[in-house]
Amino acid sequence: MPKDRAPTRIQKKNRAAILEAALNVFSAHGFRGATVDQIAAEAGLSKPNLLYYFPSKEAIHTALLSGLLDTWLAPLHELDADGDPMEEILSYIRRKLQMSRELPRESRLFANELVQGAPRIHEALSNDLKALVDDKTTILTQWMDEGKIARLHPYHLIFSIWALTQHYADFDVQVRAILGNEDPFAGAEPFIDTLYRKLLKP
Amino acid sequence: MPKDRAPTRIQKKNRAAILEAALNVFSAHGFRGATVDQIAAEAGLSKPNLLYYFPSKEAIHTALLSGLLDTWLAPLHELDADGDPMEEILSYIRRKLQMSRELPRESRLFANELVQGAPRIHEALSNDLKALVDDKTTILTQWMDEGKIARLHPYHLIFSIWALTQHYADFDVQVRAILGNEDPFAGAEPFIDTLYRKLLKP
DNA sequence: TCTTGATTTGACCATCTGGTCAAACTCACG
DNA sequence: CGTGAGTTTGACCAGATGGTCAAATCAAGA
Repeated sequence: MPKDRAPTRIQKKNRAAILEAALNVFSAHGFRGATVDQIAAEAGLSKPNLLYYFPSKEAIHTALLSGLLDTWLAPLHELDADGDPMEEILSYIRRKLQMSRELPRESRLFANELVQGAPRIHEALSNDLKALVDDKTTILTQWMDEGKIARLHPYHLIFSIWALTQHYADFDVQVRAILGNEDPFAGAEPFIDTLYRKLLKP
Repeated sequence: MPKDRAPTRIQKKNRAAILEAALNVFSAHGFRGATVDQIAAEAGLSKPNLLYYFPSKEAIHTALLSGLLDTWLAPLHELDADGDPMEEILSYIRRKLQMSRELPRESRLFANELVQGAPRIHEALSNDLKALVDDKTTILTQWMDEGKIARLHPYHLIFSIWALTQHYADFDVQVRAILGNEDPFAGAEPFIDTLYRKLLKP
C-alpha cells in the first residue's frame, strides 16, 4: 500500500477505475455475487494489483457505498422550506426520477443492499438517512398545517416518492419486459407528476 | 433419486422443508449469496440428503420460483372487468399490500431476482406476466374510455401499484429504520388508499 | 543517469462451495 | 420378521474465490 501522502496520478486513475468497475459489478450481482476477479478484469487490472489499492472486497464495497451516499441523498437535501410547497415537492420528485434514469447502477447498488437487509449500511440508515428524513418531514408537516398541501402521513409520502421513482431503475428488466420498446421515463414522468399534483392538492 | 411414482410421506415432508428453507435463504441472500449448506442446515438435512431430493441448487431455485409465480400473480388475475372499477382497483391494491405484509420473503425473492436482471425468470416476465398485464390494462383502458376512472397511462398505473405495495416488503429495513416502532402497514394502507382514490377519481 | 519509492505480477495458499458416491441405515409391506 | 426400495451420510473431489508475498518492473526527482 502506498504511503498516506497525496495520491499520485496513477493512484487516482486506478482507484477511480476500480470504483467504476465495482459499481458495475456490485450493482449487477450484489456483494456476494460479485467476485474480485470480475472487478479487477473490468478495471483492467490484475487481482493482486487491485488488492494493492484496496485491502479487501469489503473495503471496495464500503468505499463505494459511502462515496455515493451523499449523491444519493442530495435530492432530498435540496428540498427547501422557503420554496413553494407544491413546486418543491414536484422538483424533488423530478430529481429523483432523473437519478433513476441517469444513475440506475447506483440505484441498484443500494437496492441490492437494502433487499438483503442492508447488513453493511444499517448504521447509515438509522443515522444519516433517518435524520435527514426527520428534518424534511418536519417541513412537510408544516406545509400541511398551513394548508399548503393535503394532509398525509409525511413518512409514507416520502416512501411513495422513493418507491415510484426508484422502481424504474431497480426493476428495469420487468418494466422493459412489459413496455417493450416504449421509453419507460417518457410515460413515467407525466404519470408521476399527475399523481402527486392530485395527491397533494389541498 | 426416487422413482417417479406417487411421492412418499417422507418425500413430501422433505421437499416441503427444503422449499421452505430455500425461501428463507434465497430471499435473504439472493441466488448467488445462498449456499446449499445453508439451505440444508435450515431444512434440517445434510447436504447430500438435500441433493437427493433436488439435483442442484439451481433446481431448487427454479422449483421455488415457478411454484410461487402463480401466487404472485393471483391478485392481478382477480381484477374483474365486470366489477365496479374503483372498487376493483382498490381491492387489487389491498391484496397486493396484504401480500407484502404476509409474504415478504416471497416479495424479496422476486425483488432479488429482478434487481439483478432476472437472469432466471426473464422468460416468465416476457410471456406470462406480459400477457396478464396486457389483458388487465385492456380492462383499465376500457374503464377510462367509459369515464369510470381518470385517464392515465395504464402500464404506469400498474407499475405504481407494484412499486408502492412491494416497497414495504422489499425495503423493509429502510422503512423500519425511519419509522422506528410504528407499524409500517398501519400507515401505508390508508395512505395508499387515499392516493389512489384521488388519482383515479374521474 | 541513478536511485528509491511506487506499481505490477506470477505463483501460491486456505477456505468455501456445488456436487458425487458407495456404503449404511430405515421403513413399509408381504 | 425378512426383504427390497427408499433414505441418509461420511468421505471425497474439482473448481472458484478471497487474499498473500516476494520478486520484478516502472516512474520521477535529484
